[in-house]
Amino acid sequence: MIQNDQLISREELVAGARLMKILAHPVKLDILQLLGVDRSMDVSSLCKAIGAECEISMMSHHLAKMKDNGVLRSEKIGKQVFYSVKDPSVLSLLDCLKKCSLI
Amino acid sequence: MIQNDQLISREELVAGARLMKILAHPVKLDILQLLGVDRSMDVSSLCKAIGAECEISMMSHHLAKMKDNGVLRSEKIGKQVFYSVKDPSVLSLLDCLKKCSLI
DNA sequence: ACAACATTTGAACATGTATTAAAATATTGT
DNA sequence: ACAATATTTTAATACATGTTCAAATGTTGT
Repeated sequence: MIQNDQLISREELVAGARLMKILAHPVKLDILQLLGVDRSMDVSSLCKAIGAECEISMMSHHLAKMKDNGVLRSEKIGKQVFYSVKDPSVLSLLDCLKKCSLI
Repeated sequence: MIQNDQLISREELVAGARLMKILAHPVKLDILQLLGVDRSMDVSSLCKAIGAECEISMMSHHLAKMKDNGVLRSEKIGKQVFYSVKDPSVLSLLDCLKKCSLI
């Protein structure tokens, strides 16, 4: 429970809302949990892991957005690009969501 | 850290993304933390607490959306409508955000 | 019934986001 | 240099969202 003396500042709320907006997509959340397990995956593998509804171009868009916003990092090895979670603290949002009775 | 054997299902990811989308707004996050502290506030008080950039009509829109999606509940007392957090488990998302190094 | 207040609703507009497809880039092996 | 593979980029479109304003609703006290 949030205490009165430790309110989140306006700037933090703005940044937090921005982060939530970026991650508020089923595929992006799935990317996070897959990378949380496997630590590092290339684009095609991620696409396959996520399933039928995943076009490789869309996956690339998702990954780019997450990378541009500091959530992921990437490393090119040969023809493949491997993505991993740059900041593992965002993974706790997944746990949080899971425990949340609204989902 | 998320374990391999307790992955969040597709439906849960969709529901979680939907919830995040609903809450991914600085004012909505602020509403949550204000109600987390005060437990119940009327629309005008919330508006004042949030500050200058808050129009009462916008506040009403935000509150309606949060209520329609099961995050808040409301109770009319006289001319005023008091809102409170229906499901306190969403408050943990705020803690999570705060601890997240990206914000 | 009327005036004052609190909140909601609806419409309009602008802005932002998701999705798709095609073309472009980069890398490897031949 | 060329073909095959992996990924990114760009542009187009559709769709959703945030914001604002004016009007409507509901409540209380006179």
